[in-house]
Parts: sequence; structure tokens; C-alpha cells
Amino acid sequence: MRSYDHKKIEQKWQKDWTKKKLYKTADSVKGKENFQLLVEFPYPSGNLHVGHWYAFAEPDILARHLRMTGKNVMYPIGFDAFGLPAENAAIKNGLNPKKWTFGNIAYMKKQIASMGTSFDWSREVITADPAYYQWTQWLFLQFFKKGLAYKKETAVNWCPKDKTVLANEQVVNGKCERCGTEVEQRNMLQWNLKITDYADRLVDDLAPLDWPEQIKESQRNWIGRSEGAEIDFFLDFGDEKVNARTDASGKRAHIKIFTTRADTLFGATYLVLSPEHLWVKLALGHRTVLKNNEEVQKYVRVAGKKTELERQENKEKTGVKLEGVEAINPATGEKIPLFVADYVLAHYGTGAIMAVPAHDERDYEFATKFKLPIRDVVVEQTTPRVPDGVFRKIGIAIVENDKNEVLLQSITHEDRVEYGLPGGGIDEGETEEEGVIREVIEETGYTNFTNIRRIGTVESNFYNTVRKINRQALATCYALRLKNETKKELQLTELEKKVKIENFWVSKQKALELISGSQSNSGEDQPLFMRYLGDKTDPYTGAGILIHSAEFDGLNSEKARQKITEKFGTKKTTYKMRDWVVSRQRFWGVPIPIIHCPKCGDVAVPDKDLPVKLPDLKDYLPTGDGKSPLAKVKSFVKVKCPQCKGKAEREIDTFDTFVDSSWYFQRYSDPKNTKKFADAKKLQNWLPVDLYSGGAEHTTVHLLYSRFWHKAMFDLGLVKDAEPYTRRMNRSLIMGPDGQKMSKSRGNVIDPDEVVRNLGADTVRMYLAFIGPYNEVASYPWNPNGVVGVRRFLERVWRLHERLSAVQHPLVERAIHVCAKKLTEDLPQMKFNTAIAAMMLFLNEAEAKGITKGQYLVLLRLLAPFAPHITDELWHILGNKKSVHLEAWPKYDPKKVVSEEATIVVQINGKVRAQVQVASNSSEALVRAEAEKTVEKWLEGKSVRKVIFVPNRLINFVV
RNA sequence: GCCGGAGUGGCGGAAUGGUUUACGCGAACGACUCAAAAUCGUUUGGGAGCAAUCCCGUGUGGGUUCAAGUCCCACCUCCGGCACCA
Repeated sequence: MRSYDHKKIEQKWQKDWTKKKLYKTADSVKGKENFQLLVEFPYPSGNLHVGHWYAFAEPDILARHLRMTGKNVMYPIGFDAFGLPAENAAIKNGLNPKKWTFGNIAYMKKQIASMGTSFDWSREVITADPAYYQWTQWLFLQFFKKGLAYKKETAVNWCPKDKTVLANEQVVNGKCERCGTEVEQRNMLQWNLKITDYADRLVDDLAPLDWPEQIKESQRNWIGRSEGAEIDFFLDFGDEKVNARTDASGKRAHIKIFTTRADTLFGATYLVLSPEHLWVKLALGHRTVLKNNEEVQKYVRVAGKKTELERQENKEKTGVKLEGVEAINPATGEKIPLFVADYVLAHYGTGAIMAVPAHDERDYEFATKFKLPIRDVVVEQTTPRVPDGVFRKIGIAIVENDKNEVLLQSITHEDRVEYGLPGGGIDEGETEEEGVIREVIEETGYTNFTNIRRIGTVESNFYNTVRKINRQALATCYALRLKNETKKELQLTELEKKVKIENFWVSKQKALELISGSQSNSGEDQPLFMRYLGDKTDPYTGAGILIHSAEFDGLNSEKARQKITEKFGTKKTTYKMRDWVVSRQRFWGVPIPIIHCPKCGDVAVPDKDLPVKLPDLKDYLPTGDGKSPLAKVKSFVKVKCPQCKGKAEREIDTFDTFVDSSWYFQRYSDPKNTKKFADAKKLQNWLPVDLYSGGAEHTTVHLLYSRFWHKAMFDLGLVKDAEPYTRRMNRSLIMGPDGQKMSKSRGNVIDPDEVVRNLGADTVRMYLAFIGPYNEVASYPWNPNGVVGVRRFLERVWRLHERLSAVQHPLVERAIHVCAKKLTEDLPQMKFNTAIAAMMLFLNEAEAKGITKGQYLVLLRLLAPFAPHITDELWHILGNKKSVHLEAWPKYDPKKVVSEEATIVVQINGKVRAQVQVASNSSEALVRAEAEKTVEKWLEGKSVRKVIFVPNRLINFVV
């Protein structure tokens, strides 16, 4: 018997496929639909790990399957070859980054070949190849000419010790990765792309895409669109003449703020400007505007020096009041103070906010610290208003003791018992807090309290059964702790005496149950008690109904936002996302094709001079002034201006590598073109990408940038679709056997090359497919025994080829059709794990009952996408001349899939009591007759009230 | 804190509202063998019982339904992303 020698077989077929160019993809094939299956191209780090296998070998299953179903599938690959590690290798070990990178690529290509993937290497794209980056430069220049690229002072990470700019990846916890020095922010002129111009389209165009909701949601989050309003607050300098001064547009001095909560305008009790705000700068320059000019100046300076680390570590609010100026709340007409504080960010909105401490956590914290007024203007409404509700302010109390219990009241009247919290109306002239305490003393007798906290206010509308009126109550709740048991006599009103009031202590859990279950005549107890339990005390940041807001009282937040914006401001949309900084002060990247001319300014390198090639360097060390080593290459830097032919200098920054990877999938359609980035017709053949499989870590940045890039190209008429990827899926993570992330320090790294040597590529491919669903994001531990299990399966398949039977077993025949059906359904959804389970199930059946050659050949074709080597070998052993991978996908016969018998579950009241075998599609009457025999003892003496019958599944007797 | 996603045997996981735990791994026992490995076979959620059989079981607590892992409400835990974004 021939044994399964994976080494020999895998090498043999990999050679054969390459020789026969089996996976070379034609631009188009008559009668076949094109399908581009894209995987994120790897960075040439120099070694292939299990993650690469998972990323490349599993989608390969789908690629092979789709080819068998008659699609012209392009499954391309390339290398994202620019970037930091090559530069680090250069600096650390004096290696030539180019040699290092291309050496790694050669090695990794061999490793990738060992997977048996069907990549079309003739379409390989390498971003560090001038033939590719010529077009990266050209595309950037199209954007530049259209005004999408601009230069701007932007902060970069600067290491004061190494005297170099750091990439974000080189900053760990705010410190330099290499020397541990705290990183500073420095401003440098940098190239930006106007991605913010596309923010709305990037959000809106997500909706129709066939992407997991999760990915769409994180993109929306990242873009962070919020609809709000801009409102002007006029300034008052305490001098009518000064106040009346206007600017060029005829407007009085004012601060423009952005808010998403215009409904809380009446509660704005102060303004906050960011330290970098222009008005602050101007006022400081004037020196006489602010009475505490020096103090403010100092604060602004300190805030500017704060590093990211300090801002993250110290979140306690700081700020300084601007003396000598006040703002006027346009809604209330009230004069309110201004502050400068670094909790307001300069780059978001207008860099200034109206502070509403009653309804914003940060403002609340600040106002509490600086003792600023807090005014409620929105309350939660627990029940809708009724027409003739009589308004009443009430206070309720949550009284706690040391045993973690709270005081509850039972009220008995008209044969009903209700449970609730103590409390009552707040009288004229007393504060809410005083009113609550007075009520508690009267109703419970306890007199001494400590730790008095405000929980919040709600509006509750209800019918007061005692007074027989509709009530519109504004209920404020306080929590108080019992200081001691000192008690006074109860002082109940006549009404309160009529209903029997009893006080008792219960656990918080029990209290919630009683309050929630009670036929309480008002709705305020439960929501307030929930806030108390969840520690969700003030401020109340949710939506609600307006109070203390003049004519807007009674409106809900949504409506009020509209109305107040209309009257006092203008609608405005802002985004969290900022423009894309594409400059990097690095050597190993695509040179930015711009020439700085003292006369003409920034000039695009003419097309005929592209690519601007990266020069070969002898010395890769940074210059120490923040510039890339390119600055030292005079022959590179000194050029003539393409416009005026005068002396000029080349831009020495290079592109962010996300630029390189923003369009690589387009180049796959026409990778060798020297005249264009790609031929329009060839692009049309393959775009948009039908399925893009990648890692969850690229959900936001790469995916968003490349979508933007594509849209910008679309607007220039360079591509025909506004979106690049029809379908996107994120892959899971493979962990070490211990369930932890694989890492050298943990010693749990699985070397795929070694497993391939021992068990074969087919086994590794299939094991990774079997480990869990590929279409969902999760993390799966590598189980060494599990790999062996898959190897066992392949061995069993192998052995079967010498035991083929001449007689066909009907159940095996059905099983092969069932198996084909399951795979046909599961593969397009990338549910590889259940597909493999189906083949295992079939194998169990076939081994037990015998398999014919015809059935075996079907199995080989079903298995071929998963285990391409062993199946091609067996396919040839059985006498076929052409590769199994050129075969068509097996069709199943739906008629043969159905079983002749059905197992019917017999239930009594929904509980399984027996099962019966009947012919398929048996009638209810027949099944019922059969079923009743099996469950006689359950039906004895009882009458069947109802029978539920589900054909071929179950019958349920309800007695 | 906010936004996503997920909680099912000893483990990875499966399950159109219809027998929970397919398939695989592990474990136990048996066959083959001088023996072991490999291979093959049987068993394998928990509890009670000699047994037939019964009870309980998909993170927790409620609900809808003849029937809930699946639908609804509240909560807990874990993972991922964002994080002073007004």
C-alpha cells in the first residue's frame, strides 16, 4: 500500500502548478465572470508566521472553490515594502534597507509557495519598486493639482535626546521606544490630504455596503460626525463704548461656540475657551483687556508644554478665569464668566464651549471645583404630561442605614397597598434639600442625617388618587444616611392619616422590587432609585423635557434643539476625524514629488520626470535636525525649478506607508503598465474588489484612507466606482496553545514551517479552516492535537482510494449529495469549519458502508479547495490526466438529498418524551397514531387539548 | 465612560423558534499486539436509581410561546475599538 507522503506530494504538485501556470489569471474570459479576491498584502518582515497562513491559505480555499464554480478568479499578492523596520535594521546593523527588504521578499516568496496557494504571481506588486511608486507619486500630484493636498504646521513626535522625529509606533506610553526619553510635540510643516472634505461621503456611502455592521460602526465612530449648532455669545467688557465696537463685518465682539446640546442653552452658566483659542491670544497681546493677563498667560504657556503623557495622566480639571470680561447668555441675557481651560480642545468645533454643568460630566466637575452655578434645564420625564396637570414641586428621600438597607413606606388605602419612598411637597421659601429633610422628619421621625447627596430630578405626571387631581410633579431626590436613631413623634397631615403609612427597613434589592412592582400612583420613585443604585447621580446627561427655559419649557430635547438653534444660532456639523498627514521625516519611503522654488513656491514634479527615485545612501543615520537622511544627498536635493528653471530644492519628506497601500489593489489589474497607473478597461474588469479579507487592526485607518483615496480618484474620473470594496470581512486571531497571543517572550510561538515539515501544508491549511468560523472575528488557540486530528482525516481519505467498492450503498449515495449541498452552501459564506465537519461526517459513512469510485471522485473535488496537493495526487492516481483544480464543482441532486425516513420527536407539553420513525412527509394523522402509542402512559386519563404538528420534525401534545 | 461583539460539555466549536452539545480534540474501556505506538470499536453534560426511568441543565433574573441557546426587558462577566470630541 502506498503511504501518504506529504513532502513528496506537496513539492511535486507545487512545481507542476508553477510549470503549467495553473493560476495565471486572464484579464477576462469569455462567458466567465471576474472575481477579485483580495487579501491585505504582507509587510516583508522576513519570516512567515501562523497569522500569514491564516490570512492567505484560508481565502485560497474560497478562491479555488469560486474557480470551480466557473468564475475567473484573481487572487493576487504583493508586498507593502516601505516602512520603519527596514530603516531600523539600517540604523542598528548598517544594513542597506533596500537589500534587506528585497532579500526578505525573496525568502518569504518561497515560504508562501509552501502553502499551496493559488496566487497569481505574475501580477505581483511591490510598493518599493519605482515602477509602482512612480504612480503613487503621479496620483498624489493629481490630488495636489486639484487642491486636495496642502501644507500645514502640524505637531510631530520629537525625541529631544535622539534629536529625531518619531513615528507613532515608536512612541510607547509617551516615551521614545529607543531611549525612553519623554517625547515632545513639535510643529513642522507637513503635507496633508483633505480627507475631511470627504467625511460626509465616507459616512453616508457605508450604508449600502455588504460589510459587517461592526466595521461600518467603527468607521462612523472614527469619523465622529456630530450634528449640532454654533451659537455666538456677545462679550461685555464693563464699558458700553468698548462693547459697542464692531469688527470689519459689523459684528460686536463675541465668542462662537459649538454644541450638540443647544437644548441646554438656558443652563449655560459660563464659557470655556481652549488655551490655544485665537481670542485668548489676541486678548493676551493687548495686555489691557484682561485684568489678570499674566496669570492667564502663564496658564496658556504651561498647557502648551504639557505632553500627551501628562494630559492622559492628569485628568483633573484646571483652568483660569478671564477677569475683566463677561459673556452674555443669548437666551437668558445673563452675564456669565469666561474661563480658559485645557479640557477644551482647540482643534474640535470652534475651540470654545458653553458650559452646562447640570448636563455635562466635564462641566459639572469643573463647576464643582470652581464653585460655579449649576442650573437644571432638562429633566427626565417618567410619564407623559396630561392636559390639566396641577404643578407641584416635590422632594423624595432615600434614607440609608449602616446595614445597607433603605427606608420604605407602605401606604394602604381603599384596600390597596403601595410601596414608595418618603417625601412630599416642597413649600414656598424653602430649598429642595430643606424640603426633603423636613418631609423625612415629619413622616419617619428620624432627625439626624449625614452624607446628604442630590440624586437628581425627574418630571412625573400622574393621577393623584388621594386628592383626585392630575399632577405634574417635578420631583427631586436626595439620599441621606442616618447619623443615629434619634426619633421624634411623627407629624402626619389629615390626608396622610387617612391612608395608613408605615415605615420599614429593607435591603436595596428588595426595595427596588417593591417599588417596581408597586401600583405606585406616581412614576418618579423607580427611575430615581435606579439612578441611586447605579450611582448615576448628577449631572443628568440624557435627553428629557425642558424646564427653566422660558417659552421652550415642556418641549422635549430633540424639538428644543431645533427651536433653540433656529432662534439663537445656526446648524453646524463637525467631525472628530482630522486631515491625513502624509509627510514622514523618514528615508525608506516614497519621495514626495514636490520641488520648493523660492519664486514659484511648491511646484509639482512634471510627469516626464517621474518617478522621483529614492537615491542610494551610504549613511542611513538621521541628520539630527529632524530631517530625513535624504537631506544629506546634495545631488538629490538641489534641482532646477521646473517652471522658472531657477535654483530650487526637492522635498525631502517621504509618504506615510498608508499612501502606498491605498491603491495597490488597483495596480493588480495591470501591474506592468509603464504608461498609466492602470489601463482603464483592465481596471474595469476587476473593480470594485468583490471581497476583501483582512485583519481587524485595519478596520479604521487603512480601510478609511483607501476609501478616501478611491473617492478622490473617482472625482478625477480615474476610476468608475465611488467605493473600492464591495464586501469586506475581518479575520480572527490565532493564539498560542495556551490561549495567549503568540510571542517569543511567552515561548508559545508555533512555527508553521516546522508543522508543515511534520504534517504537511494540506493539514495546516485544513486545521486552520476547521478551528472556527472564518467569517467572524474571534481568537482561536492553536491546539497541537487538533492538527493531528485533521491529519488523521486526510490519511483516512488517502487509504480509501485502495478500498473502492463496486456496489453502491444507497445511504452513502445520499450522504455524498448531502455533503455536496452543505459545502455548496457553506463555502461562499466562508464557514469552512462546518464544511469540513460535513466531509468528516461523509467519510464516517463511506468507511462504514463502502464507497464507489464515482463517489470518491466527487469527494476529491469537494476536498480539493481545502487540501489541494493530496487531492491532485489522488485524482491522478485514479487515472485522471488534468489537474483536479481545473474541474467543475460537483452539483448535488436535491431529490437525492431528502431522506426516505424521518425521525419525529414526540413531546408532551413541550417536553421530549419519545421519538418515532415514519416515512418522510407522513400526514399528521399517521404520525399522531404512531406517536400516541409511544406516550400512552403520559396521556392516560388526560385529555389532549391541542396538538402541534411540524412535518418531518415533531408532534407536541398539549394536555 | 462611550460604541461594538460574545458568554453553550474537560477544550475548539455546531444548532431555519422545534431532540442542546453536530464535527474534531481530550478522557475511559475494549479489540489487534509478547509489548507499545498506530489503527479499529464502544462510552463520554450534571445528579438520583440495580433498573426501566426521572429531575436539572446554553452567564444571572424576569417575560412572550404548545415549545426559547435562538425573540423581548433588566443585570453580570469577558474581549475588541475609541476616549476630556462639548
